[in-house]
Amino acid sequence: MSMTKKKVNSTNTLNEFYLEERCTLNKVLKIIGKRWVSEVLVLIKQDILRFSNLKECLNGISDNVLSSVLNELVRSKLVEKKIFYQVPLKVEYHITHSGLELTRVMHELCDWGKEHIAYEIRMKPTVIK
Amino acid sequence: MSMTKKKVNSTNTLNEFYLEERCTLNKVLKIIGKRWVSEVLVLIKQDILRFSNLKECLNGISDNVLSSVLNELVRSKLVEKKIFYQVPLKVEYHITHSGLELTRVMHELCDWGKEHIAYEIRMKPTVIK
DNA sequence: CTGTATCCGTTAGGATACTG
DNA sequence: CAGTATCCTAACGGATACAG
Repeated sequence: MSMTKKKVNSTNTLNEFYLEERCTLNKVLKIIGKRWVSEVLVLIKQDILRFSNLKECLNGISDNVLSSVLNELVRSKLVEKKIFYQVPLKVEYHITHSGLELTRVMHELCDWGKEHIAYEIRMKPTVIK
Repeated sequence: MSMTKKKVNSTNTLNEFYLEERCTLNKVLKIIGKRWVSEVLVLIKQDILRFSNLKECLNGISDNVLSSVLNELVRSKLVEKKIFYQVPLKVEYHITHSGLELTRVMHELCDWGKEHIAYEIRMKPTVIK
């Protein structure tokens, strides 16, 4: 039975059919749609691996916010946490294969943005220094 | 001067360098990262063009929420609103070229999700019916 | 039919202080 | 150095009633 033959408002065919995709896309956007997440991931990809370095790159982020973002990235397996038990304590965050793949798609999102919204929708720029 | 030769924590070189990209990506995620937005856009792409049809496909969404999502999509020029002044009033939302391009990238996000998180990070599924 | 207005609880995000 | 705990506020998402 072809889907296009069914009346749109008689069933939830489209819903049922695309539920898996909708759900998956929601999960992805739930992760990367939060503030700072994409930026932290990209910085880690660029070998900014440590809490203090990330903090100074992310002008204005609070300790607890950066902490929760990193925890969420680890929990989602986009980055791995490596702890060096020495004095002083040293911790590094490394991007995973999964995370790396994601940054590729994020880069495409960015390209889309540069093409379609860069000069249409203005937001207050993040101030450096 | 090569960027890799500069000390990471001595300057904000990386910030300055990627500020444009960071800002653009944030804009994009700010738009599509909100709840329902991606789903509404995809439904419109699939020719679910009217308020009432969208509402019944998006099991459980409130009137005001759907309304604000649609307004935001129009404001961001991802969809166009077409009003037919007749009785009863009829309105259609059509995806723009820009919106269509975006759904392609969203589809890649979805593919990434299916590959990397579908069976790792479980969320409560949206219940149909 | 296609919305807007209002209210309201939850959550996200940030300032600050403190800890191993 | 690398965080956590606490508190606070603003924004988000949703229920409901009403309007063009």
